[in-house]
Amino acid sequence: MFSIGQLSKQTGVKVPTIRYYEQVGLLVSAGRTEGNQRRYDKDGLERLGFIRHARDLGFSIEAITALIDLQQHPDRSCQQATEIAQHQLTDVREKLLRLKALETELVRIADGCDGEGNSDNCYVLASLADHQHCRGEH
Amino acid sequence: MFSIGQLSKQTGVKVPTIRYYEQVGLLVSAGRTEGNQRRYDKDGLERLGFIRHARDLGFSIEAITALIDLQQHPDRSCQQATEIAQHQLTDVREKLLRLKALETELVRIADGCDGEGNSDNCYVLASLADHQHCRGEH
DNA sequence: CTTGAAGCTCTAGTCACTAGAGGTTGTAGA
DNA sequence: TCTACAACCTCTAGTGACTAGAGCTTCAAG
Repeated sequence: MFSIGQLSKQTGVKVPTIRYYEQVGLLVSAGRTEGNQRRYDKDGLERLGFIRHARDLGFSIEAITALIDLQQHPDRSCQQATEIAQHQLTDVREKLLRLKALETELVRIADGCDGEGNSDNCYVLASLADHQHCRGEH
Repeated sequence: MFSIGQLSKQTGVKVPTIRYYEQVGLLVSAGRTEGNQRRYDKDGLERLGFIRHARDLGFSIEAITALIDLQQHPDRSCQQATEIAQHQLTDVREKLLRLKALETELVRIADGCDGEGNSDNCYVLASLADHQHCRGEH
């Protein structure tokens, strides 16, 4: 049996975050000692590991809730889990595209200036003021 | 002179967002009609355009406040503006790296499953449960 | 002069935590 | 067995950048 602090150390999830996960229903309410402190078993450890991993991969709390739900109903099709993962992948790819465009634009802006003028003729400020300067869309 | 709605249409920034920008000090308080409605001139339009563009590039409100501050003090060095932009670029590049790693991992997870099993032997769920499956770090 | 779209302020909600106050419990050492 | 104190508890509020809604007022066209 682990205390919340031990669970925290083993998973790398902060103590208040674990309590938060319980509050929003991601983690099932833990058992308590007589003095009302949470105690976890191996099962709780694994569940939190799952959540941690999924959060690291950018899944929303909502998506993780759905995944855990699927886990607990082995009769349901695995297809739904795959769909959630595919959706997350699409999401990540969209963000990647957007960030790549931002990078291009920022390189143009940030490297276009030698930093030696004053802000009256600053290339950075001028670029931000005038969208026309941009090559791409955003 | 524009109303807040006209300003919104011209810049693509939503009306409540314009009010929010004023509230947090990003936009100087607009002049008002006798009936207390905001009125903007060309200057306000340009300032909002600047903010919009910078937000689109992912600059924080704080960073934009600093940039506007620099704009209003033409005696100050342009170097600070360049530094802010460089910082933003570094930030974007970090996010890009992270997202690329996520993409790789998600491709492995989401495409590794044919979606035809049940959640008992689902590759997606197994991968999320066990960090060992991962090739990279995250 | 009427009507209704657009404006106003203020409060609260979003997501996923994080911080802090103020009190209680568990456990190691004396 | 006692004591000290780290770790725990609950509750509220704050973060960033908005967004939504209630309830009211003003503007401008017909």
